[in-house]
Amino acid sequence: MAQELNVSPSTISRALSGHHSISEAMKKKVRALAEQLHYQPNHLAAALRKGRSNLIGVMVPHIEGNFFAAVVHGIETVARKAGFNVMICQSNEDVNSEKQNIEAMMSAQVEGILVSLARTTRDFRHFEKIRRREIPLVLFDRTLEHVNVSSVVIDDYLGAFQLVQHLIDQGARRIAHFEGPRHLNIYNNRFRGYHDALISNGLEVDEQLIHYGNLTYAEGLEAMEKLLALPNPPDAVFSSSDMGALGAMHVLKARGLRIPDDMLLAGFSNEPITSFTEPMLTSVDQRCEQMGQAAVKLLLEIMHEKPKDFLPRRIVLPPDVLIRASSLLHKEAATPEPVLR
Amino acid sequence: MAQELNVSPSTISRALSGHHSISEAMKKKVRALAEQLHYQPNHLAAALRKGRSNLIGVMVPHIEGNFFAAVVHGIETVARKAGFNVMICQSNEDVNSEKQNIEAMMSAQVEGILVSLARTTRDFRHFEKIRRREIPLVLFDRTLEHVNVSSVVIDDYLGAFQLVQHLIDQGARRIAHFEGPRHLNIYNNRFRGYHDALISNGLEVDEQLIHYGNLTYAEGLEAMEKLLALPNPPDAVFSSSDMGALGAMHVLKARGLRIPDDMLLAGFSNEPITSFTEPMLTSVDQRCEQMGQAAVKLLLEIMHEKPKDFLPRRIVLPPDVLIRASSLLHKEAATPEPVLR
DNA sequence: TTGAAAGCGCTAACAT
DNA sequence: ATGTTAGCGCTTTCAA
Repeated sequence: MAQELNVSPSTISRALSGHHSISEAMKKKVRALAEQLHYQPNHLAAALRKGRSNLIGVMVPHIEGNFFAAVVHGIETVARKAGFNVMICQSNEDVNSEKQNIEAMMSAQVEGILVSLARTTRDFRHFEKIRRREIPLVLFDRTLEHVNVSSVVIDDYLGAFQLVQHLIDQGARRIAHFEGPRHLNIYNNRFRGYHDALISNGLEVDEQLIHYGNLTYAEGLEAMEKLLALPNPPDAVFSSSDMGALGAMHVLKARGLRIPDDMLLAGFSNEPITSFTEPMLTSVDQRCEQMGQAAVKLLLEIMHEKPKDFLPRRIVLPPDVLIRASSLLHKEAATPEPVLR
Repeated sequence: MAQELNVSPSTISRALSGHHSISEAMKKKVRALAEQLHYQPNHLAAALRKGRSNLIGVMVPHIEGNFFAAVVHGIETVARKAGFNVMICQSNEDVNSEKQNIEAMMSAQVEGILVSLARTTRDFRHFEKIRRREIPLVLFDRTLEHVNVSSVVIDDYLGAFQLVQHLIDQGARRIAHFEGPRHLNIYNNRFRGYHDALISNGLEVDEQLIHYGNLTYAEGLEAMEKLLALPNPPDAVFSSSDMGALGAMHVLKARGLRIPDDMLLAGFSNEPITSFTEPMLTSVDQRCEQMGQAAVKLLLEIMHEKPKDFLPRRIVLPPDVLIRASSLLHKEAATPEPVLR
């Protein structure tokens, strides 16, 4: 280090970190020398000494696709502003990678963890370690029901309910649904919103119209084919994912059916693509970036608390139902489109 | 630690890391105890001692949008498989954040750095520090010309050339171009490909047909309006971004012009959206994920070399020109579409 | 096969 | 306002 050129070991440390009881003259000299010698602080050593890594761990199922990328964008931005580095992991929708990644984050001494669960995650045992070590944890978007942990989600139930209500208002009476794995809150809530909207309008819930799957484009194709083959096909489709809805759209167009005239269509997530299809696809915006920001903020809050005082918190963001041409027979109700960047 | 319950400080360390000169019996006992006490290795301390952080730093302009998210996906996957954690930074297209992020990565003691440059980056001075400390560095996609550094890119020149050649083969004679900032290799090369393809076909390069900008959707709208207002408008548009092309597409449709009959249209990047527009948009695939993987592999290679032996390497991936309906008057030449996931 | 001891680079309590 | 000293948790010579 640099005490050779002047005189002092810890004065250097203090000078660099702007400690108050160091003369301005000294500070200046030290900074100048640091510059000159290309001194590079070793964050690891400081972290070890202080017991603070300044690291936040983030685990998402995957980072491709609009949603998680946007959330991570929000997370990274807020975290860095608060002086934290971000370590990214992907579970690849696999519980085992999830376990390994948790290990990796813990041994990297992260000070807090943000997670959106893998599709194959059905229980919470591998998160117990985190709780035991009292590392703050916030789940976002994909959580498990009945698990006592802080989380940030949008109101999927409400989004689905409002969307299906809209379809009914447009005259739909037999509404099909593409659903995802129900052990995940988001798909369960979207299904419940669909279900309850039907019931509260006195409509029948027909199991034949509900297709379970992974909500991919390919499965959307397949499901739509099957629906059209029914003796009494639906007059609307509400998919829990946009990709599923796009698959359905493709089949409908290929069959020469008109959207929305012959079939109303709606997805969920407001993927950018939905603004570019013809007709544009009705969907529900998930406020991705806001969700990421809210998740970090909540995490930081929890990190500043005494572990003893800790009580899990739940932030529910309002969904934003975007009515577009694919579900609009009566044009007046359309959501105004924002200008695209 | 656990030496109290048995007998030894460093034996523990050896046992846990599977050192060969430790009896199996001992190893078993230690592992059992570690499990029981919920022992959590402190990676930071190990990193400090060993002088190896097992961290790779990645800086992208932003993580939203398909391209960088997919590259990061590729990076994360390969890096983790090789036992490295990944620290993510975003420059937000800003040189100053770029500088700060470099500081952050260096003090986090990353063992290697992957960067795709911000749009505002015009020189390489802030990267000198990295070189001085002999930290392996690989640029991907966005690099600067004439800078002696390892990089992974696609052959933007070839992609653009082939694409424009295709437009000419389809009968285009006045081809407009939306270009990005030319100090960045990618936009410069796409422009050059465009330029040279025209020249080598004996066509004139008309400055009126070249629109400089940030290649956004909004600028695509604007540029297309201007082009249509020319006394002698173009018969094709090649945009260096897909979003720009989509803006153009919107204007053309709004004017009742047919694509490709009245105007051929092509973009660059193969954003997922391009498969969902009508007509589908001709574009150039950038092999995002492959690029990420190649970048990490190259970085790992460099990390395993002696700094003295180091010679910058350059990996150029072949572009993949995807001919779609937006530029196809004669249908036979279409690129076969893969099945969407 | 195991133990003893030193030290990675930094910071903070304590002393001056 | 600055110096002294100890130690964060781990690994690794060196010695036994």
